[in-house]
Amino acid sequence: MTAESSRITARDGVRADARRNRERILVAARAVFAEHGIDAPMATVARRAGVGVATLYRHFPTRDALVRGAFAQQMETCARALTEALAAPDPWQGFQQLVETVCALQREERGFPAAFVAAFPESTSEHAQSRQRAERDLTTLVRRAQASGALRADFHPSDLAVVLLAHCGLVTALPDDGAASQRLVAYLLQSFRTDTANKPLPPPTTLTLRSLPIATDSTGPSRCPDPR
Amino acid sequence: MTAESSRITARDGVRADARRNRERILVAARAVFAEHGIDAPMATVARRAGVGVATLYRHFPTRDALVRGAFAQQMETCARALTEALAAPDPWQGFQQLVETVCALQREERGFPAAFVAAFPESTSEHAQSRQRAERDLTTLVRRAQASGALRADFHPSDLAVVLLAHCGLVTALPDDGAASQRLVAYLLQSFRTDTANKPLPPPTTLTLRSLPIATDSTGPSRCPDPR
DNA sequence: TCTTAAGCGGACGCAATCGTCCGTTTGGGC
DNA sequence: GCCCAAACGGACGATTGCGTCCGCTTAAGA
Repeated sequence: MTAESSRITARDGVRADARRNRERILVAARAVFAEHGIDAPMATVARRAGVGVATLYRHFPTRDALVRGAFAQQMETCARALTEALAAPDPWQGFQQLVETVCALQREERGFPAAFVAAFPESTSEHAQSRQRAERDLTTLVRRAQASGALRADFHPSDLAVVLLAHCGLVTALPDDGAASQRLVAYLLQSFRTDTANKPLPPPTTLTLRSLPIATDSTGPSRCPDPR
Repeated sequence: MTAESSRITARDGVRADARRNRERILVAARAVFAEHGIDAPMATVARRAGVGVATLYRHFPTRDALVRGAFAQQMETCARALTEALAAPDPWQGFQQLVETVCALQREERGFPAAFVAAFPESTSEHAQSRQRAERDLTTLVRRAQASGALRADFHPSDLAVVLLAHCGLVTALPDDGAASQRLVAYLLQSFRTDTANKPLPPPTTLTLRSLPIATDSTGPSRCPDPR
């Protein structure tokens, strides 16, 4: 989105320590969000970053701003993936790549899924238009894949949201090695194709129904009593 | 599970008002959990039930106990669905029915999905064995469906957990009319069949990517500022 | 009706998190 | 090296949720 976020060089009228702290905070936020979910206390992020709470709040006035800042890079990766998908020679390949890339991102960067879901309703001025563009591109991608005959005709662009949200839920619920996630993606992609040739799936989860490390709240791997 | 919960008759050594309050609390809990997620304050449940907090805690010492109590009926329905699925004449039909029943339950009883996920790791004495039995039955169901030739051979019983958790995530993220949920279930069921005849799907979600009423936390439909 | 113990409810103490205020430190221009 | 505005950090008051304690109420048996 905004290209400035990668300008870590110098002259932008911001003092060096401020810029340094901002980066530290973002790194810390990603780590903490991954460990305890995006509802983790702001103070925890601050401590992890080695800064005071006031500094944290100065850079990111709300938790929302922090979350958005922390995962801006991932969001950008998603946008890039979409562009690349549209550029792919084979429409189906592009479609598949997009789904797999975004899902891989969701499963690798813990905390991102929650942020991803939480970010949906946001209708900020700038983001609104980029979202609109994304939506248009997605529709194009779908139509192209359908025209090529590989994607079933009754697939609806909104189904992509369904897939992404369901996948979010899955990886949020069980932060395992990703076997379950890959399994789900493979199943879904197969059902989207017109010629479902029952291609081989990634190996199933080894987990039994009991032995799932799941917590009540958002992302945290377990009810840990605050490791302060 | 425990059959006593449905014994609302009389003689069980419990005073009438106590029994009445217990029921009121359960009703209130389901309502509140549906509205604000299972992390809603205990006091809110108490107020809704028209009882004091102490009474709430007396009946359900922990939030976990309350959640379990509130959705015991739904859990039982799940168990019954499994039994019925095994009794179905056509193995595939049974398999399909099970998935659809459980998913329908998840989408209809708001708050239940979160409870469902949260309940997984629990290894209580009594529940442990009933879970084990459920697991065995599920495996049987899968094997039978595979033997009949309708269910793909590489389907693994753990895939059922994958489906259920993903579906939980979806309905939790967007508490809409259920179109998305039905869509997902249909896609998945199709990819599980050996002869994927591209049968018609339920209609797609009408939602666009922006316009999703999603909150950061568990189940609540929106960031509502406490309607106390 | 009387008795009594089970049941009730709200006030209270405790803990966690939020977000701000304000005195102190420091980067970087001169 | 000096200066000052920008940046920092921690203490603090406010808010919210938890779970218990204790005096009052009431169901139900005699």
